[in-house]
Amino acid sequence: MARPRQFDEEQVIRAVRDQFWDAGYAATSLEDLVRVSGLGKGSLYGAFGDKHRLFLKALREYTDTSGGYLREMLASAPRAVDALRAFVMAPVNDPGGAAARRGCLMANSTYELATSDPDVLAEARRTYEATTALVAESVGRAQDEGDLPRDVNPVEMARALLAAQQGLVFMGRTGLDIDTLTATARTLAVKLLPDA
Amino acid sequence: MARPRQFDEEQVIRAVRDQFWDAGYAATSLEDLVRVSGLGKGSLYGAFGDKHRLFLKALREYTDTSGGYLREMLASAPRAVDALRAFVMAPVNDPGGAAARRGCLMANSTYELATSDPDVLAEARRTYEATTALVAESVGRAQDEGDLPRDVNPVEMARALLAAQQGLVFMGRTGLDIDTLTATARTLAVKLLPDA
DNA sequence: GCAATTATTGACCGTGCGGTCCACCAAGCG
DNA sequence: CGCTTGGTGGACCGCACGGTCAATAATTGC
Repeated sequence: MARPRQFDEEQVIRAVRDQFWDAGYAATSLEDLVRVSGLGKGSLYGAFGDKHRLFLKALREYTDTSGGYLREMLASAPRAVDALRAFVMAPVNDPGGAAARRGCLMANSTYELATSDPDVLAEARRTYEATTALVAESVGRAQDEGDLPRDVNPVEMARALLAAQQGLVFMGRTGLDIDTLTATARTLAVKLLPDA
Repeated sequence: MARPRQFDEEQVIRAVRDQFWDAGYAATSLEDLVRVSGLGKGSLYGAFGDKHRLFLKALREYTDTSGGYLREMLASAPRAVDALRAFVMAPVNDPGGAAARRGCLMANSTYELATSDPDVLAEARRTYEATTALVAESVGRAQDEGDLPRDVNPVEMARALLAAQQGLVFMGRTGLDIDTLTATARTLAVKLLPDA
């Protein structure tokens, strides 16, 4: 055998992901990636391929962990409607308001690259569809539990909730302060997910 | 006096704006700008300053005309609540689905640049505040006309409607087809702006 | 029609980028 | 121990980018 890797692959991917998250794709140079990863250019290329492939790996890491959080969030509340409220409010409940500051990596990437990069567009669609399906399931449960009217089909409602959530993320990126953002989130939650 | 300009400044700004709109800031090269404007590099610099200043001018042009459309839209409907419905549905009613395809230039710019460019962030806040104020005025009118409940203050409601609209724009950028997007827009409009 | 002034053009420049390559080095095996 | 294998790091490359500049053209005032 030969010399083994001297770094933790997942740790590197997470560092790279944070860099792309903070600065975006184009604004992140290879030098930045070398700095945050602690690796040399050659090692980075040998292990992960070029900048684009590395980005896709980081993006996938993000969507995987976000998807995990989402499942957790939807499963944890005793009543499905409360889980949906938490889903809408997620951008402002994130500790430290991190989501409000740097937004959602998937959304950032969609805005920056989806029109020109088919891989990113595909990942965006994949993530969007998976999220819609998960949320729709909870909407159905909330309807079964009698907490949500049956006048809208679950998938439609899920898309509306997702749009509302992403709209909040956008408002956060305009620098809106967290209290105002929270109030807006509540307004949306109240209107879209009424008490009965 | 000396030699006069041989081009229409506004026409150039609009061409430049469309280029930034289609491709984003970083992905637009000076060569692209020279091509779409029909001017030489020197003329572009002499007339508008560097790429960043040119971008800010194009962005301002966009927000000015969008603001004009918004005023028109809000003023044209006989009942304020219908104007608000049109506001939420605007991203899908845009002829040709242009808004759904390339989104909103201000939103695109916010996502790409707001974290690193104070000028863009300032413009985003300015636009967001102006839009909120205009929409809030219509919300107040709709309440006066008895079409909207008085349980939420107009500014809060305006922010919620703006978030919903921008959420729709985001969904459009993930490549969601226009029919599905329209259905989602309707769901949001129905829930946020009920008939009575 | 000449002088003064400003727009126009495109060749040119320095820089920083993404990407490559190779000399060096650590680990396992006989 | 030395040989083989593959990881490592940084010097290096070509290129495309944003930006500059000097020669030239067009217009007006006198």
